[in-house]
Amino acid sequence: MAKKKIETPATTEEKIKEAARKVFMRKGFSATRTRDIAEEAGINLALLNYYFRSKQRLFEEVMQEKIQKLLGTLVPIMNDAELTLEEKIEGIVSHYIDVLSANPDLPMFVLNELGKNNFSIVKNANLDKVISQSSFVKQLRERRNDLNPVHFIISIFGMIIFPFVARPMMFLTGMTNEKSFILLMNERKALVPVWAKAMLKAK
Amino acid sequence: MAKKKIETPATTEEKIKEAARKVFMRKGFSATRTRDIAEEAGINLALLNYYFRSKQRLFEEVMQEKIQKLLGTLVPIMNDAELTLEEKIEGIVSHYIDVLSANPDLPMFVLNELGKNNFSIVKNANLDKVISQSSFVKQLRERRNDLNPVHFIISIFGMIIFPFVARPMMFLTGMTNEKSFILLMNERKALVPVWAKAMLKAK
DNA sequence: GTCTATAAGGGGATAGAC
DNA sequence: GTCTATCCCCTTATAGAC
Repeated sequence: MAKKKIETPATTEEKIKEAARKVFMRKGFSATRTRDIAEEAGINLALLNYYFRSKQRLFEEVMQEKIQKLLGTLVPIMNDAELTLEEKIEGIVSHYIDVLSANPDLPMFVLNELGKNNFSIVKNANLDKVISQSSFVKQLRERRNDLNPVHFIISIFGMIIFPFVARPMMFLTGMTNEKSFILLMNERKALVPVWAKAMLKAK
Repeated sequence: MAKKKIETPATTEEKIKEAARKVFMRKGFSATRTRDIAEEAGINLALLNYYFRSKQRLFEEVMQEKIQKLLGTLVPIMNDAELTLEEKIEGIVSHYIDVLSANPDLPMFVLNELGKNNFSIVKNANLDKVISQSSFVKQLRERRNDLNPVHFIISIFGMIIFPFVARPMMFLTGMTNEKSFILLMNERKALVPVWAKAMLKAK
């Protein structure tokens, strides 16, 4: 039975990066001190600069990974020629709820930092063209040529991602807690596709 | 013909606060330097501490306002006894899209900072109880007793708020630009209620 | 109330020993 | 490769003149 991650290869470099992922994700770039990362990694501050030259460079490596994790898996599903529109929707919803449940802070982190600095990775990916030429959007246009696909896409992703962005607020207000949040997100795997299909038919 | 804001009463205190709103909203608490605020306000750094004691206190005043702006107008609409469920949905959508269009950074700012620190204003508001006892939720339960209202509420707000949270990313990817974003949001005032109604009927 | 000057400390980065 | 000690700039906050 194969495991996804070996026990702890944990080179020093990887220990620092892992600590950086944790601290940056929780506090964001500005509020993070390199000293926090060093402590979390159980190493000395100097080593951080030895391996990564600067806070900025370390951050960019982490950020790149996280952008990839958030956006990189989208296009393959949208272009899977085997799947109907409904199946793609189910796939996207299910996949993203799984990914985000395992990384609840991911969307807040990426979307927030993306708003503060320009990351060329995103700009150069030409996501707009890739998406608008995707099989998903073609199927969507065939089904509803009166509907701007952007509206539909934003709405589906709003239903998927927004709960995670609003999660701290939901905890604070008592609308939910850690345990029931997980249950809610699991329920949404079935619910959101049902609603998406209803939206496709609505005039 | 009455104007909403008088030209510029602009006491020094208000100039500082206005500058603080601007800078904090754009950069967040940690990345904001009091020097930035002082410069933006056209005053000296010392005056900031004279009027507000510390960066933290100034931030809390701004934050309180912003939380109020984002959450404070919700409950009145949800409890308006005159309105049907459908009318409430239309009212919420239309109201929030107007507010957020005038303050596009508001949701990212509030949700992000809320995740970093605990603001007692939010905790003490008992939003969960107020909402769950609202006329809106009662009507929702009557219509669909098989549906957890939280799912519906998250989804509607996802469709309303998520575009604003994802706005920087949408600009970066070229999915939209400042001008077409405004048009999109206006279209959504009609579209989201239509979809919400379809969701209410979907089984 | 508003300014200039400065104290006090935080935080990123490096020198240099081991 | 890893550590300790330190540099030095940046930032918040205050003292004190006007």
